[in-house]
Amino acid sequence: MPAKRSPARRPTMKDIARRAGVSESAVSFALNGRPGVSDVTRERVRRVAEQLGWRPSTAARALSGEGAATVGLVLARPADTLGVDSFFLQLVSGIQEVLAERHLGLLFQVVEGVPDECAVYRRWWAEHRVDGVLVVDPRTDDPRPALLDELGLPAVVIGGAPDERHPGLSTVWADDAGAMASVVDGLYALGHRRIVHIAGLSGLAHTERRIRTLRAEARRRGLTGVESITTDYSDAEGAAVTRRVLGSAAPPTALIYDNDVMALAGVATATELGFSVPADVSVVAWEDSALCRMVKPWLSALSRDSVEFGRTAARELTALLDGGAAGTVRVPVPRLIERESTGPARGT
Amino acid sequence: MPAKRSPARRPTMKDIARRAGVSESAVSFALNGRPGVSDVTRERVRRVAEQLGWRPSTAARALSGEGAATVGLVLARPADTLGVDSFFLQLVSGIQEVLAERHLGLLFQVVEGVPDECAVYRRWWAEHRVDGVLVVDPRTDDPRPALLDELGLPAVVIGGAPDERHPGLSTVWADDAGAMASVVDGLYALGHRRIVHIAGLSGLAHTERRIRTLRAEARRRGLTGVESITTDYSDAEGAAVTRRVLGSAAPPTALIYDNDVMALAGVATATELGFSVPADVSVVAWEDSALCRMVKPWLSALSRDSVEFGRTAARELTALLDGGAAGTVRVPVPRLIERESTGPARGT
DNA sequence: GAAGCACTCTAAAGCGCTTTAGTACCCGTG
DNA sequence: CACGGGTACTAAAGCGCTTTAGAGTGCTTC
Repeated sequence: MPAKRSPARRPTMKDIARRAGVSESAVSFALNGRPGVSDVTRERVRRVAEQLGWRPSTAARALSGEGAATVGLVLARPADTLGVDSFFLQLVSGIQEVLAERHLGLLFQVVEGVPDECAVYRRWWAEHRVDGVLVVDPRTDDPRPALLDELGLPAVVIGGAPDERHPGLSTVWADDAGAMASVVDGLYALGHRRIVHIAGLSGLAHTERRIRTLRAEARRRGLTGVESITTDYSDAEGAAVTRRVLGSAAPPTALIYDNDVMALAGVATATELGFSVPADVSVVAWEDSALCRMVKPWLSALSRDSVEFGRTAARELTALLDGGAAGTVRVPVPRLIERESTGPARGT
Repeated sequence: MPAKRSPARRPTMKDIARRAGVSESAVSFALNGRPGVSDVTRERVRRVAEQLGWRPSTAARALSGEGAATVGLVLARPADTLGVDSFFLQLVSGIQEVLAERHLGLLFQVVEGVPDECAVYRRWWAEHRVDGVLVVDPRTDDPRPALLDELGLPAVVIGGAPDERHPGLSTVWADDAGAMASVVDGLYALGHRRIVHIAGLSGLAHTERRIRTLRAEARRRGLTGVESITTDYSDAEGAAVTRRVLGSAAPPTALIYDNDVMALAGVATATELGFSVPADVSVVAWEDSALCRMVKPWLSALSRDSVEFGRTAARELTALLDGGAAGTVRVPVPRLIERESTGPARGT
């Protein structure tokens, strides 16, 4: 028979009440800063609680209507595309910073796709597990805002454009359109006329925003050799698309990759095909990371502060949980860090 | 005044009881597969529950002693070293797979260091938040096992060698020593005699295991130009150490990096210094990832299945939660994938 | 033909907290 | 001196579930 552990017992409010010689309700009032107890009693109770190492049971709190002191985050990505992206862990660590201050837990789940994600929200809601959620990777025709509205689950959408159809949701986003415009500006100024955008997952809101903006910028300037090609963000597809476009009759002179991993793969592929970066083709990565300074040539990249992005999102959510109104926050436009992978177009 | 949402009400067991015309206790028995109700009643109750979309409130469950249906994972790493590592997200996604099957939640927290981590465990325990935890990055002189033992919190240590002082904890680990020995074997056979190991964080159990093994292997073969240098896993330190050792009087002919990011930085640095890989210096990365195939030369790397590692750990934890005995599981030894960054030592 | 039993079900307590309603007391007022 | 009104506190209900102790059937059994 396995030796039974003797788990230390958790102190409860009843213990405090007994030690302090007051009723449980008095303890509750005292510890929650509510009126109804004198200052000296409050102090005494607080001391006893501290001394006993008491912490409120979230279960009991949640049950008596106080909420679960937890927010949820679900990542809908296939397991194998997860590892490479530095963005998420940074985002999460920013989120954590803010949540930790308020002793809010982060319930985390990774699933295969959006339908699964919706199921998770429903389950979390029914199980009383979370007080609110952070939604990432918003999409065009996204079912999630409507669902969260229906459930009455406070939520902030990270990376989506504000959506007036769901006024209950907050939004935190970066102006991809502005960033894309500035990148095109820069490349145009360097003489680039044929530009290919190796985009991320089709259907993601920010992917579509970038694609739309690129198209608009091209039209405005009368450029015809400009296109966007969507991928799954993997190095494999990044390489494959690069190979294809560089092998065409009139290859582009500039490539914009929607993440750092694809950009890296793209440079490797270009080099392999005999293209020199940036002499023959310029490369811009949309997402800066250590990776960009780990290969030669160093990659020019759009840099944003993902940790701060996470902090902002978490702050919005806590505001919502405190009963604040939903709002929209725009974080600074990603800034283009020019390194070695961009240069004047050949022949200018 | 902000429009109040009309949150859908969650169905409770009372609702089911009413609809099914039985008592709440009968519902509880029926839904939990306990004896005490007839099969036809059980079926009826189940149907009503399903129809109502009922899910047990974890708060209520936890309160009545059933546990929180949640396990915890805390990552003690400074925020900025987090993003680069592909290992964790893969581990987490493996963990999730197993937990999701059983509707267990994963409470996730990132903190600055081990003391904070201990505080989090205490808090989680006092708040009744988790039923068990997964501990990563075990260290030499690690305070965590003792703490978890004291709290009676089921735990599985990921990556540590089994520790007989805390029989309550399970362990899942890979045989770093064996892997290191095989790498040295391979390099030795290729003629390498001066080998530098750019190790990870000093104090981590697996770092120390690798270092010890390397030293033993060197001694066994009478090699003197062999050493380990610990780093913080960052590309910056990887590059710095590489620069230093390659600049020495008798530079090593083989470098073993404890992660993929440093290996990449190392190759870049070596190339910059005029060393050709693998002609002048061979490079092995301890951790395979897409990165290793994204630079030329492709990196030879020790590969393990991190997702499966996570699954195994999660399975051990659920076994523990089910009342099983603590155990030790050894996952397969990482395998060396030989690509282009390793070759015969110059002059052999 | 009453005792015993197995079976299905109900009542009620309890988990740790919050909150409402209520009690006891003290103070100043007219 | 009775009254109103505040302050400091307690009692008790309730959140949604589990679980123990019974209660009420219909069957066997000697």
